[in-house]
Amino acid sequence: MSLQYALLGFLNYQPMTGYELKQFMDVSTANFWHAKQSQIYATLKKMAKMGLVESHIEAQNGRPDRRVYTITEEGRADMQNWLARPVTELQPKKELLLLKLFFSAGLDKAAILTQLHLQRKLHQQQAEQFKHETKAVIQQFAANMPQLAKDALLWDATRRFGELYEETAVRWLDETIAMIESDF
Amino acid sequence: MSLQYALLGFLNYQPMTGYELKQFMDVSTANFWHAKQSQIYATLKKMAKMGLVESHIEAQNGRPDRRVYTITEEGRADMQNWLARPVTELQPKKELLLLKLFFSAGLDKAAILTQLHLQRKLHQQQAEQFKHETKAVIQQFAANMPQLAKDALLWDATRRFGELYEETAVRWLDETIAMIESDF
DNA sequence: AATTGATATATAAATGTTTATACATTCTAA
DNA sequence: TTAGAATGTATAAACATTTATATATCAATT
Repeated sequence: MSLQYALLGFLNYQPMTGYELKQFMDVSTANFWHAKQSQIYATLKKMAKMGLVESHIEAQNGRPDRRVYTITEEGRADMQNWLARPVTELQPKKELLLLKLFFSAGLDKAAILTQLHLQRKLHQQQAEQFKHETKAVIQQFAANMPQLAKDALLWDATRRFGELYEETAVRWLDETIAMIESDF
Repeated sequence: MSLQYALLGFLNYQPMTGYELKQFMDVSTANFWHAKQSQIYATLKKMAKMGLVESHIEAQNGRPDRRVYTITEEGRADMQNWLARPVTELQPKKELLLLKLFFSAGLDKAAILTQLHLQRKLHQQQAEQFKHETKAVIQQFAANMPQLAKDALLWDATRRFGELYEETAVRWLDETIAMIESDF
């Protein structure tokens, strides 16, 4: 279960609630690892049972209590162990658009092209976001917390993958649109 | 449930058993949509209940009976409907390597570089396979069944995405390795 | 004055997916 | 000649993930 390690990774920076973990994920790892709020709460509970995290309640004025999770020594050890274990195989991907395209020979040309143009727009937008907004967020983070300079280098590497991936998707869509227009 | 449409897509070409569907998937869609044998059998059963496919038993000499599935008119309609429905959102990805890298600031340089070099080798091999073996399989298919020429164009487009994706991964790994070597 | 969005936690049910296992036969390679 | 791979179908259990729902408060907006 990899979500466990995403959560341990964040809790290794500082203690947090499930709600905060979701927010951190949404602005950082979501492009390569995401989770729903409900899954985060359920996984934290399981991790507490395994002794990887501990939690305590913090009362708040007016608002509901917060359950703050802290990583344990056992949790840190488990995380280090996971980090050191190399990824020895390629991960299988799922790409809905490719699945649809694979079986689309019966559709008419115009319908396929509409699909591809829509996708191009989406990937183009995502590419821009990685290049500008996401990049700025990481740079600001690195400037404000110089003790996390090494971390910021790695965060930016994951951002850069996203940028290259989206550019590749756009390039492939341009190629495929041209192919459909001329040969299909 | 997208697996359903992968199965309908194949059954739209010809009636098949669950075993044969698995084999077809493994040599064609597996790079962007895969499934375990057990999941295929379970999904076929559910599809039969929904009236999208029908099955009949074929006795064999020596070997166990084959349960051959055939797509129904309802199944064809469902498939066409799905094909025509555009994919209006980007699909969230999961990339285990990026998750690990994101939290790897505590690891030593050498350990990270070993990880990245291993990944580079895997992606390089996969890129070669798309460029040569996979390409040859599709070309041979297209040559043998000219009535599927349009289909083969789309199959090759999905193969080409795989090729570009793997090349991008290799390029990103080279960049990241260089960055770690100089700045980390 | 009422609605929406943000803050905050959580469960239930359904769905999707993997891993392990069982059974039975035939062909091929060590 | 014996083990393993390929052919073939299928279920159980576990694990992962999504969707829907419930509750409660505060701040800002309409």
